[in-house]
Parts: sequence; C-alpha cells; structure tokens
Amino acid sequence: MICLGIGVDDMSNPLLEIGSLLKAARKDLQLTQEQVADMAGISRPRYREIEVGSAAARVTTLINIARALGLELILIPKAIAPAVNALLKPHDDDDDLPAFAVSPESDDHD
Amino acid sequence: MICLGIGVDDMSNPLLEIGSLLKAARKDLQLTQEQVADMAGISRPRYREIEVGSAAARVTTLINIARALGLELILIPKAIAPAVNALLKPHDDDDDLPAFAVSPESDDHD
DNA sequence: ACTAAGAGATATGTAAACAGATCAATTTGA
DNA sequence: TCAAATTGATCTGTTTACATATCTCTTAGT
Repeated sequence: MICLGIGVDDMSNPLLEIGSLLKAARKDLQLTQEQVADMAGISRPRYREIEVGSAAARVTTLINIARALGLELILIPKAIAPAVNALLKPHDDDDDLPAFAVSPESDDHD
Repeated sequence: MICLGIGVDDMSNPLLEIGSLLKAARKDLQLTQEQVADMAGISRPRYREIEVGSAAARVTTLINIARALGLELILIPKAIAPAVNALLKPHDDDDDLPAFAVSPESDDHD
C-alpha cells in the first residue's frame, strides 16, 4: 500500500485530534470500543465515529467518554496552554497520555 | 422571592460549570452574548442556552466559543488535573479566568 | 421618567447527534 | 487454517443542537 505525503493523522482537525487521543487512551487501558461506549453510555457505532473523528460529540458525551478513559476535559486561558503542555511532556513515564489543545479552527457554518 | 438552600451556581452539573466560566470570560472581555455568538458562528439564543447551561453544545461549537473567548479546550489525564489547577490559581494577576475540570457526571440516558 | 441596549425566553423548522440493528472486513488466537 | 473477537460501515428512526424570528424583562444612559 502506497501512502505518500500527508502523515497518518492530520492534526489540523480537532475532531481527528480528539479521536486519536481517545484511541490512544483506550488502547493504553486495553479496552474495546464497545467497553468504552458502554461506560460512556453511548452506542458502539457512535463511539467509533467519535474516535475516528467523523462526527462531533456533544460536550456531555465527550465528558462521559473522557471519564471512562481516566481523562478530564478542561478549559484554560490560551496564555496558560504552553505551561500546561510543558507540564504534560516531562511526565513521560509509562501510563500517561499526551494532553493536547485544540487549535484555531473553523467549524461547520461561518 | 425566597430561595432557600442551594447556592446560586450549583457546580455539580458540568454544563452549569462550563456556562458560568464562559460568562465570566465574556464579562471579563466586556463582550455581549451576541458578539460572542457571532464570533463562534452560532445564534444568540443558542449561545445563551449554552451559557446558562440549559443545553449541551457540540464539542466543535464549544471549541469555537472558547476560541472567541481566548480559552482552550484540553484533555488531560485525571492524575495531572490537580497540577494543572495549581498552575492556574497562582496566576491571579488581572485578566485571567479560572480554569476548571468537569467532574464525574452522569448525562442523559443511562 | 424615558429610551435603547442587552439579556431572558419561546416557537417553528432543519441538520446532525444519538440508538439499535445488521452487514462485511479485519485482527487475534488456538 | 479456522473461528472468535474486534472493528469498519451503513440503514432507519428518534432526540436534540442548531437557525431565525419574535416577544418580554432588565439594565444602563440621558
């Protein structure tokens, strides 16, 4: 299979970014999509779409998924973001996930 | 009007928590609901519902609102959350907002 | 007091997030 | 190799996040 150019995960789309983080966290915990979906109270097809980044979940849904994966959803001032990222990187032991911030992005409408 | 018990903002509901944070950030920037709604690409009635916590926005919508308010949406490991909160508190100069994490919560269905 | 701007609130209509079922494709393990 | 588990993918239907419009009710400003 030839796959030129573009990296496997794009990272200009926040949904893809969120999805790949969720997948990494799930794999890390050795859980199946169905298990996480069940813990989060949503269907597996729905969770799959969220994980692959083909659909935007509601905040409440993302919160529930995050909780199932041992993650927290946080809102911070933009100015603080770099410091938070710095806080996350050094902690490179074994069982943690890279936190990430969603970047400037246009959505649907506009 | 008699209002016994319960504090003005509840903080057991993540939507209320998000809403009051958005409102604080908006007031801090001296913006109207309409201005923020416009910047985020949603209607004012919709933004109002999100701000008062009576409805759950999509993640993409929350990201757009956050951007309009100089905030970032972050997903972090639960274990790191306290450290991040510590990072936010000391920074009590003049123009920053309290970051916050959404807590364990059950949503719709279940 | 009056006025206007901002916020609260509701109604109707549409798009998309959800559920649930059911398929194929892929991965994993015996 | 075969079978089971996991994931990919699509369909039908329901709920709800959205738009737009309109109305009242506060909250300034004069």
